[in-house]
Formats: sequence, structure tokens, C-alpha cells
Amino acid sequence: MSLEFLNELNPQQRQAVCHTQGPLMIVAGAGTGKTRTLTCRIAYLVREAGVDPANILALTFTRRAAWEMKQRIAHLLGEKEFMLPEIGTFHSVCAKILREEISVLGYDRDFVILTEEEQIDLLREAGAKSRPEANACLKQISAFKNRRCAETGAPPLFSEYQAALKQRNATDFDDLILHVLRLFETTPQILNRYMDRFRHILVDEYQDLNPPQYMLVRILTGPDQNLCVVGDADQAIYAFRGAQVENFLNFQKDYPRAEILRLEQNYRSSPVIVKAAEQVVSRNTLRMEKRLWSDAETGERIRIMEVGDEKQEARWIASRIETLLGGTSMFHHDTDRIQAGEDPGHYSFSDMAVLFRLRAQARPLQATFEQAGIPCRLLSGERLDRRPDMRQVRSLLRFLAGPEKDAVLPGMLKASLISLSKTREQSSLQDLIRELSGICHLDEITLRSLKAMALPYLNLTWGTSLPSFLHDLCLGRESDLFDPRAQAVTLLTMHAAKGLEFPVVFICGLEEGLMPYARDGSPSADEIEEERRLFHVAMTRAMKELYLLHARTRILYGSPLPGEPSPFLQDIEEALFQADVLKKKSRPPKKENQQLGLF
DNA sequence: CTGGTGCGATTTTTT
DNA sequence: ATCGCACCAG
Repeated sequence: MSLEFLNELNPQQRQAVCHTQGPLMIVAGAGTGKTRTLTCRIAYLVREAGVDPANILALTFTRRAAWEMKQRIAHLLGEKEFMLPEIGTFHSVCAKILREEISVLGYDRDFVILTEEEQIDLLREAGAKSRPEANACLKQISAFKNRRCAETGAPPLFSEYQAALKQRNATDFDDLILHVLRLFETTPQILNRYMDRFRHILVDEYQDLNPPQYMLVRILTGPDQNLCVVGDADQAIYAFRGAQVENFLNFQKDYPRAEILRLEQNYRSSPVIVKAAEQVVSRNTLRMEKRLWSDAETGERIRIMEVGDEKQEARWIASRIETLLGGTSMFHHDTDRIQAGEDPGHYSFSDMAVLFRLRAQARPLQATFEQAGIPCRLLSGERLDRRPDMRQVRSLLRFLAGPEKDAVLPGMLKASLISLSKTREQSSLQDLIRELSGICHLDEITLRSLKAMALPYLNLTWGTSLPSFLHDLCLGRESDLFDPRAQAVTLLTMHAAKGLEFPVVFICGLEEGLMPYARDGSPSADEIEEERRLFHVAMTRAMKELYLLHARTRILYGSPLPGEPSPFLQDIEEALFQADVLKKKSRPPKKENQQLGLF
């Protein structure tokens, strides 16, 4: 029985880990080791406090976070010694519960989870005139569901939509949570069973809970109130999808016995970066008392660059990337010898990320990087579930998996599949996928993803594996497959960057109007605070070097924007940065290949 | 039914 | 600037 992991924790972390009874709120700033603390706490509960892992539930928002936590717990608890606690996203845990209990609500246990595309189709059948209308409708319905408390009347087509779902034995993502909530509210026996089972509940990113998720946690928390939540009000950036920071700020009101612990030592970034990020976010009013610090080496000053336009911005970043690769050649990525931090200034492509507010900003960056021969990947670029061929696969699999019910299939395919399912009942998922790729004309990316996703199920016969495979598919397990070790610069939105870290970070488009983003008119005070948090999140992704860029003018959605520097830049004290201006470079009219000369 | 054309909208995103 | 969609013509 080893608890040596305790030695690697700082006093605050250890305090959080060793607190095992009653409600606990851990206020964990960016990069303060919150996942480590959470996982150690679970290990401690099991190894030291004698809690049965079966009595522990850990809830996260993303599958990545759940996966990460599982890995670390498995490591801390030892492979075979203990079973794993229930660790999963809100949605996956709810889906699991519903697989057991949903008959109470009048659905079949083999209900399907609709993707966005399928929701749209459903709405159009339910009476939406056009696609945009269905889109708007869906947005309203989802917003309505995510703010469950404000009973401001259901949006148009709401009841039609819900009826159609039920009629097809289907749910959408929002309903996964809402159904479980309803189950618990209306059926005390079921609630008591789960309450009795999950005696210790841990919630990650508590500041991001929307009302249904918040209520779910509240209702499921038993009389012992062994509820541990972790979060950071300064990283609340999802108000637009119903998250309410107030849940976090009010924790002690909801659970008066709650203890509050703060993790304030940042292990990720240089003191310069931590300080600057703090200075920016401390202008907010809606936050929790907390100060982040780092005792790492002071580090480079932040560079603030003023450039002419988005093209110049991209080019400057590209050339900077080349410099950071270690000087003269940019072919280091072929060799694996270069480790981040081994030799200051020598980074690999995957050590660097470019962050922006709007997806629309990615294009010029991609174009320029391609010209410069810099490999890059756009994170959360294409969603696999939006591919038409993947969609087809999904309905085919559904058809094969269940009683044929409402399979919406082109007749021709239906015919070939019936024969397929007859002849293939003894064969493997692998074979099935091969067959499917023929029938659906899958493109290479889709096929590769499908194969990767099927990997865990390959040794089962498809009769047993298909339902679980399909279930995974519906919960969107597909987007896991991006390779985090890809030798490429990462391009991503500031939102998508949350939870990630990179030695070198470029944040671009830091102009008034873009950051904070003013869609139409000027943003409200609340919105500005949220944008400021977003900028804070972006800054704290950087470990060693941080570059902040703003352009004097920028073409966005086809028309030019004026470019005052973002007011957020004013909040950083001068000692922490070095500012440079890139003068307009007179370019001969020839556009092609012109840029190559720069490198 | 299919391909061309023109119009409008275009934060941020997970599951 | 770009993309997707609705609509229309063949």
C-alpha cells in the first residue's frame, strides 16, 4: 500500500487530497495541477480511506479529460488490484444510466442518440420550412433545455420535436442529462439506488455546469455530501452554451459545510506569463479571490507585435516559427532528437500553437504556413459526424444493430444490407467495416477513423460488439483519434485551447472588435468579462514563450476591419513585454511566390 | 432529377 | 471571401 504520490504534492494539493469527508471546493487556477490533485484524491479515497471504487463517480465535460483521469487512476491504483471507479463525461455517464433505466420513461433501452444532422432532419419532418429555420429552431430548443430553470415557454416546434424523438425511440445529447434528471426527480427508488452507489462524487470544471448538470449533481449528492468540485471562475468561457459561473461562486451557499481550498502555484508557465495573465483577468469583477504565482525561471518577456494585416501576421509567425526551430534549417522535424527545453530556443513543430478568436482566422494562417512548408493541423476542424458518408454508416449500423424499426435507408441499400446481415452474422466487425466501405463509398479518412474506433471491439463477434461500437459512435468517440504527437504546429481557437498547453504560443487578432469580439454593436459588460477570461485562458496555455499579435487592418468575412489594439493589452504592465511594430512592407504587385523570398 | 446560379449569413463548442 | 442552401432550368 504505497501513498508515495503524496510526497509529490504541494501542501495545498495534499490538503485537498486528504480531505475525504463532506463537501469540498477546490479553486484551481490554470496550470496548478488540478487533474493530478483530483486523481490523487481518488487514489487516496480508495487506498487510505477504504472507499470502494464502485462508490466513486467522477464527472468531466470532455472525453479527453475523462480518458486522462482514467489513465492516471489506473496507474495510481495499480493495474489489477482495484477496479476502476466510474469516470466519464456527464453525457456518457447519463447514457449508461439510461441504458439501464430508461424504460421507466417509456423508451426502449436500445434508444439511439441523434447527431446534429439527424436532429435537423427530424425538425424538418416536424414542420420546419427550411434548413436555416430548422437550424435556428434547434438552437432555441437546445438553449431552452440547457436553461431548464427559466420556464420562459417552449420555443416553436418543441413539443413536435420531442414527440418525434420519442416516437423513434431517440434522444438528443441534451436529453441524456434531462432524462436522468427527470428519472431521479420522479422515481425515488432509482434515485436512492444511485445515491447509495455514488457516495463520493467528484466534478471537474465545475464553473462550466449548466443548470441541468448542476441540478443533477445536487440531486445525486447524498446526505453525507461527499461532493468535491474543482474549477476556476477565471476560466469560465462557456456561458454561451448555458454554463453559469454562479454555480461555482455559490458553492458554499449550496453546501454550507463546504471547505474551500485554493491551488495557486502554477507549474506550467513562466512567472512573466503568469503575472501578465493575472493582470488581465484581475480586471474582472465576477471572480473568486485567488492569486496565481509561479516560481519557475523568470522567462522571456512577452512579445507584442503590431503588424499591417492578417497576411503579414501569418508571415511573421511563420518566420518566427522557423527561428524557433533552431535557426537555419527547418527540417528538424524529420529527426526526433530535438526535445523542448533541452536547448532553449530549439523547439519542434508540435511545441507551438497559434490561437485565434474566430475559426475564420485560420485560413490565411494555413495558406501561409503551407507556402512556407510548415506542417500544421487545424484542431477541431472537421467533425467526423458531419461527414455524409459517416452518417450513412451510422444509419446502416443502426439498422443492423436493432430491430429494423425506423431505419431511414435508401431502399437499395436496405436490400444489400439485409443480405449482408444474414451472411455476416458470424463474422467480425472488421469484415463488416470492409463491407460497409464498399457499399457507402467511404473516403479514406472516414474509413481510417472507423477502423481506429473499432479497434477495442475487434476480438468480439459483431453481434456483441456492434451495439457498444454504435453507442461509442453516437457519443462521438471519433474525435479522439487526432494524434497529439503529430509533428505539426497546432492551429486552434482560444476556446478549443482550454486544457491544453504548449511551450510556445502565438495569439493573433488582438484588435478591438475581435478581442473582445463585438459581433453586432458593442458587447455588454458581462460579455466583456467573458472575453477577458477567454484571453486569460489563451495566455495561460503558454509555458515558455508568448507572442501577442495585432494588425492595423484585417479582412474579415470579406470586409476590412479597423485595428485598434485590444484594450486587454493595456492591462499588461510594461515591464512584462517588449513591443515591436512591423512597418508596412512594400510588396511588388506580383503575388505568387513573393512570400517565399522572406524565408 | 441534376447541375448551375444567386443569395444570405458567418463567435466561441461538447457530447 | 466563402460556403451552403434554395430555387430554377434543362
